Amino acid sequence: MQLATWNINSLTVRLPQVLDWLGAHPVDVLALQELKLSDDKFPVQAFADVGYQAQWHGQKTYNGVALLSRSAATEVVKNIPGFADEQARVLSASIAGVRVIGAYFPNGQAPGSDKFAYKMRWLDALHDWVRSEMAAHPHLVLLGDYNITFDDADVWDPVGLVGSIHCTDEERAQLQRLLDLGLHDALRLFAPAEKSFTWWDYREFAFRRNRGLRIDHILISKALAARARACVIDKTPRKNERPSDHAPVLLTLDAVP
DNA sequence: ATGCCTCAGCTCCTGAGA
Repeated sequence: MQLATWNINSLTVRLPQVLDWLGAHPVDVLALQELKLSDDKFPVQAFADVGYQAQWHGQKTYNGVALLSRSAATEVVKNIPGFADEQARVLSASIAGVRVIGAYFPNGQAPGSDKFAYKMRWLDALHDWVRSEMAAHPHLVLLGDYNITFDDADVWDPVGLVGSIHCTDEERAQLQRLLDLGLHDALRLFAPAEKSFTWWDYREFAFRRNRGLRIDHILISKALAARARACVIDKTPRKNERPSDHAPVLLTLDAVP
């Protein structure tokens, strides 16, 4: 079984690249973030034509998440129950025996800002939602654009970016709280190379210079960690002519019975 | 230079991203 996550920064612009990528990587589940389109514009038929069912939770202009899958998605939940939110950021479903939570974490803009405060409230709510979901579903994966680095190894310039957004102690403490629920950082189960990033700024040739951050993650429960066989970042789509600023992350698991 | 790209939309600029 393979699952992947990809922030595609506008599904309207990136749909051909997503279809191409699925052709080369016929994963069982692909979580998408930053659809940037309203629900009525979701290209459900284009995915059906290449063998994928879809669940989506979008809004005009900003945010928006989807789960593409080869098999049926059940128990679909949009956003975080009990957390009133105008922003479409979370989509959960059970697929092939795995509880999948796809999420587009808030950016936070800058420490001390209103958006940072919203990010912290949202992270509190997510934590409680994931905890309850883990109690009900031992085989659980939380994947998406976290907009948080685990530590300095995830940062191209940890000295220059110390304390900046995605790198603050407060954000990293929230990420640690998710791990403390019993989740495991799938990429680091497999000793990734140094400077393994998932996002690079569009400016200043950041990708070519590998000036990036690792902010897209796949966290898996203990039962799934025992079945994990590989986790990789696919930098290939970042080399496309009109790329997303994020690269997909891909997890391979032994099948869940 | 709180900019440098890219995207959406109240589109010839601004807000937001990270």
